[in-house]
Amino acid sequence: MNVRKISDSTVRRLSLYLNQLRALSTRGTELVSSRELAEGSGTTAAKVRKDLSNFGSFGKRGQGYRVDELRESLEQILGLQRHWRVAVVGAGKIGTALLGYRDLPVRGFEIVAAFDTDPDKTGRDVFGIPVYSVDELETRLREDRIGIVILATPPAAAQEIAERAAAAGVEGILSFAASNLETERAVPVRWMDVALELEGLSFLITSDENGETV
Amino acid sequence: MNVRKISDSTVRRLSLYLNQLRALSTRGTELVSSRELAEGSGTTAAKVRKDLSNFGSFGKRGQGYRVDELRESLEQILGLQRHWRVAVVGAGKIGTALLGYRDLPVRGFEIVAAFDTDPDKTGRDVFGIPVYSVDELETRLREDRIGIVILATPPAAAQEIAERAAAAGVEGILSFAASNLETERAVPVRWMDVALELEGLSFLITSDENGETV
DNA sequence: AACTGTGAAAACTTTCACAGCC
DNA sequence: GGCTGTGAAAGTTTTCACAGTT
Repeated sequence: MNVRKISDSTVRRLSLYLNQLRALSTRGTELVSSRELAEGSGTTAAKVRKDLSNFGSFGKRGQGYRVDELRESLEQILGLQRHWRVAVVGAGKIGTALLGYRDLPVRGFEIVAAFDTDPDKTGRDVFGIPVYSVDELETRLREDRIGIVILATPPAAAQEIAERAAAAGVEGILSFAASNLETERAVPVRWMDVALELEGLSFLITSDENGETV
Repeated sequence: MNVRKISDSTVRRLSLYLNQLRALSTRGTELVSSRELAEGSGTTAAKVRKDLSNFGSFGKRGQGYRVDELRESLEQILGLQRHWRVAVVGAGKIGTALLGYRDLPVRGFEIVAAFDTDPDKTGRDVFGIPVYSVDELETRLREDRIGIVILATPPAAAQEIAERAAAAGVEGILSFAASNLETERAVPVRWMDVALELEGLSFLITSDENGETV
């Protein structure tokens, strides 16, 4: 395999291919070509082949890729043979929405704990997931062997929780708080920000109007 | 100015700079350097300067950038002098969380309508926002002069709603449904997918473990 | 002295095009 | 004939480094 540096955009596309392969697998399709994978994920056949060639050669010339084989390889590559245990910090609107989100377990991410500071929210289950006090963060993260923490706290609290989660051995952080995060121990962080995506659309729309080459 | 093709990653960073400038502005800071902007948004000073140079020259050599001036320029560039009217389709968990999300109006995106198919959900307000039947989609989008639609429907419904919204003149779409979307009229689309971001983290964590150069 | 704006170089990503295999 | 895997070419983004300005 001999993997060196894989770009973020490649990884993102691998996820898209995987999604499609899972759908094809359910439908019982056995073979798929790079062109078909490309069409279904808004990219090009050459990119599909180059993306995959980073990790080995999975297809048969003249035929395409065996759906189930490639699905398994991609799950392997993305680290999804492992069953991920996830915690959500912040049981506000977004946090709670995530707790009830059916897509996550289907895709291999089980939310097993939530945390909040508000005593009205803690000590009970939401969608079957226990909500603990943030005081118990380190203990529970360790006991529940949490791999990834999703931050859905107010921005002001995000930095502190990120540090504590990283120190407690969490392996990755997904943050809904816009602010930059620093952790003592290096932990991969990704951000999701609805307003930022809307700003991106606003830019595209605005520059389209002004007749730019987009 | 003579803008040609601005990359997605540049636009994304412009948003990050803007966030920071707004915070600095509130604190009354008058000047900021490319290095400071870079630190606060996890990038490099050279990138900040190159990003901005796509649109003109906003700084003073030897000093840096005037916070309020640059903030206004970026708002202008991103198309945020305009007040965006947004609708959410799908009043499930994510849709509802968005309706109550305080950050959006602060950043210039006002949610003015929501839609759902479930008669139990329609006809009332959620967080002060009226929830209409999807039957009224086209009418309301036009009457309420909606610029951007956020899709928070089940994946199966996303394609149809996207087509109808595009046909009704909506200018941009932000989709929480993982599926690829096709619209008759070309409309910019962006995707947000929690599971995809988690998969990206899973990849980083897994390849770190195997001692790859990341 | 501090810091921008920008050409030029380096690094990276995408596209092309085709040999090789089914 | 159809399709992969891949080197080489084209295109894009990032980094470097420095002249120019306050």
